[in-house]
Amino acid sequence: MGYHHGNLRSDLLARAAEVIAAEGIEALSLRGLARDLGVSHAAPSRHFDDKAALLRALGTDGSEKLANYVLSAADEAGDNPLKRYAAMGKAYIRFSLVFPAYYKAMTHPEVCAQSDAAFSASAERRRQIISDAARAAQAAGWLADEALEDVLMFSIGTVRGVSAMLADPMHHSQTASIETDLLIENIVRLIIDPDNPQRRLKPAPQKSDNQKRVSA
Amino acid sequence: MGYHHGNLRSDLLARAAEVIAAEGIEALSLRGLARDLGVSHAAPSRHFDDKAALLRALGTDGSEKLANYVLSAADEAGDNPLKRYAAMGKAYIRFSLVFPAYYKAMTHPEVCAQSDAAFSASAERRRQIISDAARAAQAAGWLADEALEDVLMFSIGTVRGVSAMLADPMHHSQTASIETDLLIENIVRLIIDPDNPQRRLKPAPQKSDNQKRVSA
DNA sequence: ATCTCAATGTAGTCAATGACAACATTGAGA
DNA sequence: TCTCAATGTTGTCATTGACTACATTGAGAT
Repeated sequence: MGYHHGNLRSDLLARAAEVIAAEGIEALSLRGLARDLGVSHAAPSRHFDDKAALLRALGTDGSEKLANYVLSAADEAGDNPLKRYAAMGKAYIRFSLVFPAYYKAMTHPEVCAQSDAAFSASAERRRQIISDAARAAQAAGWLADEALEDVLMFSIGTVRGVSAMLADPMHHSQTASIETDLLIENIVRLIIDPDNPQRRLKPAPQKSDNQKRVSA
Repeated sequence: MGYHHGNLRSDLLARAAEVIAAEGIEALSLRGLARDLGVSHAAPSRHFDDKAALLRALGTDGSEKLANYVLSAADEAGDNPLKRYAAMGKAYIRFSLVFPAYYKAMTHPEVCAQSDAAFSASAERRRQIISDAARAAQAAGWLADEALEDVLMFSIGTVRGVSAMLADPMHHSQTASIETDLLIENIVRLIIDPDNPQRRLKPAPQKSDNQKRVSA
């Protein structure tokens, strides 16, 4: 039986993701992971210089997964730049719910602060993907006169904030996924409405001529 | 000379705010605070049951400060509900920059998760203030057809997300405050534009007739 | 004036943790 | 078969949060 574990590194990351999803990042401990995997308390140090490095690796994985997740959603949405950007926004929020551990690691202050080359590269690619899509949406008429920087801060900020609120039991009752999907749908339409890119609001006090809104 | 410190409780909170602002919540330690204030390592336990309780108290203070800060900004903005809500959004984001420690404590997952009565009450009051203002803005024509729940999630989510990104050196170059003010101004106008509540976007591809946008 | 006692601070201790150093085992390839 | 880099283990230390027992203070009752 193995003195060598085989693939301790990936097992550590996988178990860390479980722990974070279940109990939060605060509850993560290197010794705890080692216990869970049946190795000695110092074994993790062979694969990660310190606790921050493990979290950074997890965050990097998450960053890449998110980029791919968002890009897939855009491609499924077709060619319309407005629909693509809306799909990306929804995917971004959903990712934070489907892969909470990756998302938490990715957005952890310590990870972002002392990021290594791999993490920075991944974050840069992600930003580029979103930035390109936003530019395309602007070219299609959405917030056409706003600076790209502002548009990005607005849309990324919104999805990030909504993700945080959906993850927080204080701000959102953790109920059925179907209601959450509708909420996401409605929120993202307030960022960008592909069916109505030029106007977000009805012209004036005028009764019921618009059925587009999804309601629970 | 005091065996009794006098007002250790408030000094602990004040010093904790300094530490958090300077080095982040992760760097906070009860023993460190005790050292900084020249008391024994167990002294803080006379005022806070545990580390989480201290953070909770700080978060509660922050929650109340934020509510007052936002309310003051609204009152300075006058009677127009749209201007009031925009002013509140800007104040919310600015609060996170002016009082980062209070804001970080207030939004810390652990604080929100196991919140006590005082924190919950403060959070509820804050939500009520924002909710009332959002309803008034809707009555004035802003997102009039949307559900209040969606409107709140959208607007609060956006200011929270933008706050997070402004605090994160990865997403925002920590430059002069004047540029940040312009950024905040532009972002909040994408949430609600008091000068143009019915429409966020220009009607179509049409060149330069709108000078309202602030640019750096 | 003194007594009482609750509030507040101190000293000592323990377990958990991250980090580090020294040593052991394994297996791939020279 | 030898070598050695990769990988795992044991031992240790400082820091920290939490707990217990004890000391000091000062306000108010007597």
